[in-house]
Amino acid sequence: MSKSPRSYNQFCAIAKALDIIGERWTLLIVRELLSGPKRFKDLQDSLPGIGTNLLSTRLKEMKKNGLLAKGKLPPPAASAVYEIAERGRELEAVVSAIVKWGFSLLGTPNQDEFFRPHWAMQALLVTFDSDAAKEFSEIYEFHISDEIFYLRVHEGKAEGRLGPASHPDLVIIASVNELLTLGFGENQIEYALDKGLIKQGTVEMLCRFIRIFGL
Amino acid sequence: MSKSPRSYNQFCAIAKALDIIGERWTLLIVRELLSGPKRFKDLQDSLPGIGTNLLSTRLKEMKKNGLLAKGKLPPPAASAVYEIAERGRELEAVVSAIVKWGFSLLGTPNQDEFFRPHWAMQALLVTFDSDAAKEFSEIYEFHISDEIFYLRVHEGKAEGRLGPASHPDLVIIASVNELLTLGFGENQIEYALDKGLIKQGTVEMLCRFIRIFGL
DNA sequence: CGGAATCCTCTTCGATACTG
DNA sequence: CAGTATCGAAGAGGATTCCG
Repeated sequence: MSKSPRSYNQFCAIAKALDIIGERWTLLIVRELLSGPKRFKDLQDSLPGIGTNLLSTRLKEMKKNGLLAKGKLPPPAASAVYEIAERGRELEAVVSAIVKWGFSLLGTPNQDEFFRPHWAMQALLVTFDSDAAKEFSEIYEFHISDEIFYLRVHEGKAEGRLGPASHPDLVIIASVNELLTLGFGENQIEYALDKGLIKQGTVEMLCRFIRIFGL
Repeated sequence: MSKSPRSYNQFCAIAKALDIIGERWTLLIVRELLSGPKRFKDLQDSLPGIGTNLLSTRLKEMKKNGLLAKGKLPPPAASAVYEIAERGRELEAVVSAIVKWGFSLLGTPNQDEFFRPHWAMQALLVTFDSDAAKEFSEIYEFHISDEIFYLRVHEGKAEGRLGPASHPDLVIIASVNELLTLGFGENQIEYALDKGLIKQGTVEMLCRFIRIFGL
């Protein structure tokens, strides 16, 4: 049968939690699934170095622990996917706290570091400034390399989704490097205009976006 | 030289954070240090199964990463201790989120599970109900087996410390099993009176304590 | 093609013994 | 008490193969 995973064996909430989410790769898989269902291959591509056997093992453990479920995508491309489950989504607060703590460690991107555009989406959701967004209701869509996602701000709350929005107010098309410059560089507005990154929407919207998401 | 620790090598806040706090035992060491400075031996006793070499290694890594510092206890018992540092204390939010998530996994204590009374203190700080405590200012002290700690409620906030309080309002003396019954059992008040656990203070205070900390 | 199983190498873990 | 040294066991990582 399945070999029993290692446990701290402590009657303590943190230890019990870490028995489940503390193993290598597990929280990164949660991170991936929080932004939507993914196929095995998608996960592998976002988790360089994991190896098929280990990913397979982790997915099984996580399913057993109620963090995710196997599902099917709607008819067009009816492939098997892994999607976050109830108990997995409840980890959003944990992931968010970790992102906040880890943000200062980011520094500047190193050439040998992997990066996927949708990770920026999750970071933005964490740096989101609710007060600055109170009076706005807008949808910001991004096309970064081959990934598309959007952020919707409404009633002081923000949510992010992979894929295109129905009626985006602002559409930014950029490369990964341009995105990073936009996020960490100086004179972001000038840079965006200079490179022609705004494909739809106004400069005001971009200014607002930058302010709302604390860049 | 020191071999470089394993890294996910991703330009992503979660991955960067997990490079530092994701290794086995690290967050449990943080948990221990969040309740006060500890000696090597103290840590070992609260982390059964860690092995001296691994604990030593972890402490070095954590010091290098700014999570803790080596200090000396004040004159009486001037022994070397490890204490939480700035960046380590900032992990309080992370630990708190994990505790909240892991709470439902606790179930009932199993005989083969380890338990240390001061873990209860941290759990109580997380289940603390600020609204229920708004109008009270009290100090609750606990003597559980050989451990003493207290919780101070003031202006809708709660803080916990190891050791005795200066002027506790309520003092509970109990065994580990009695503490767990108090935490997870029924008819807690009757039980406390029956066993004579209240060494100082009133029944009203115990009721309040139970309500404030959501038991 | 997605994904599970196998095999091999390397690193990390855990337990005990040992030293300052 | 505070670590270091050592060694067998378990886990991780990479490549390859097998199966639907």
